[in-house]
Amino acid sequence: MNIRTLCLGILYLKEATGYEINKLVSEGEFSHFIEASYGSIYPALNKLTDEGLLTWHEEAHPGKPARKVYAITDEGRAAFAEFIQETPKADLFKSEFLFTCLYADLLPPDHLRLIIEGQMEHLQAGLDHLTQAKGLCDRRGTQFAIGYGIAMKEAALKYLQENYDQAVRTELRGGENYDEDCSPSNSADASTVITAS
Amino acid sequence: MNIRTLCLGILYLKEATGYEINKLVSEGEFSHFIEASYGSIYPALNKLTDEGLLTWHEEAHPGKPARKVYAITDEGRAAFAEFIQETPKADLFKSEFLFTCLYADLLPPDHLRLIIEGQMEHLQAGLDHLTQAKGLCDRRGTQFAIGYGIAMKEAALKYLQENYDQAVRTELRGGENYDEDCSPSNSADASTVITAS
DNA sequence: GCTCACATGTAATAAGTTACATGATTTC
DNA sequence: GAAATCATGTAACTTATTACATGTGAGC
Repeated sequence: MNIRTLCLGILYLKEATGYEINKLVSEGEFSHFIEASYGSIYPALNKLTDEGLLTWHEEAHPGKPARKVYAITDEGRAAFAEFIQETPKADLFKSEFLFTCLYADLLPPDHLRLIIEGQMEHLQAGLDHLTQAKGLCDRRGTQFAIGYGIAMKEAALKYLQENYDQAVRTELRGGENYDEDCSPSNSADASTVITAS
Repeated sequence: MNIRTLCLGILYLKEATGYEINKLVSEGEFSHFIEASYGSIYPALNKLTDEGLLTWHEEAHPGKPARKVYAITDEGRAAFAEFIQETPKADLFKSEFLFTCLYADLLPPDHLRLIIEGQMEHLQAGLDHLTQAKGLCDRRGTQFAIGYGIAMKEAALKYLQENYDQAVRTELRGGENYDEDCSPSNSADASTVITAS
């Protein structure tokens, strides 16, 4: 999915400026499964306007920069409705954190600890953020998507909490005592049921 | 993280051909948190070789194409060890599935059902795959990373299972009372709160 | 006879990121 | 006085994807 479609979709929900769209996708309720930056948003908005899928009007607030508030047109709605019928592409997940964990045995123990703790903090911050967003939002689709994100992050955090000790000790690392039982998440661990939300 | 570092990391673990690296990242044990394709892997391998971080030797199997088996050099190991000390960048997650779910109210009910079922199948396939890979692998770092992936996918699948009915009925969609012009921008529609889980 | 798996590689293209340029107001 | 927030936009650059080019052997 390209940034054009993304902008169209957001503007399907509400009017917004490029600046606001950037906020939504980089910090807001969409940030956990979407990526975009100014350099792609502004050109996309211009292009969509040229194609007649968007319109905008200027809002002047004295003493502040003029805002170009974009709104979707009927053509825009039609184009988006068509796109959304397509089968969604597979999810994409990239994690430098996990990649780094593969090589935990090359890391000074303290460094590994810091990395894992950093990841846990990221996850917790994301969770707080999503939980808050969920309380504020009223659309069911959005709540569903946020709930999904919360479930995933909770599971990841829980995994790290449960495996923190093993990971930070020599367990994860090669360790002098390369001893048996390395299963970090023992297969059928009493997989404590996660109640999402 | 770029493809060069990725190749270096994989070759840190074992020798491989470009073809094999592609398999590892697109189907193998790394596939759940890494992305790469031929078009980036082969050039990366060549460049790394030019820089002295890799070597290769040809393996000829009669009747089959010659294989260029790459191995990491000492310089390569050093370069990689240095990279791995850096603080990993934040995880990236992109989901067209979740994006589509935001607009569930634009979708024919059957289509929404298919999409959710498709996602569940993807998750289940990924889980089977990871579970199998975990059984085969012996490195703790790898097991840790796989365990993390399993935890996330399990949570996502569970979330969908628990919310499937609500989602596929009119619950997720606007509902019968919301059917006409579906003005998405009206702020305060009667928002029935979905209790995720 | 066809398609799939093995195997390497290139080139055109698409796409988006980073950094820059500009500028006012508010908060520390 | 400095930094952050609001606000829009461009251009150079990096990066990777897609499609193509080539060829064999095995299985259906």
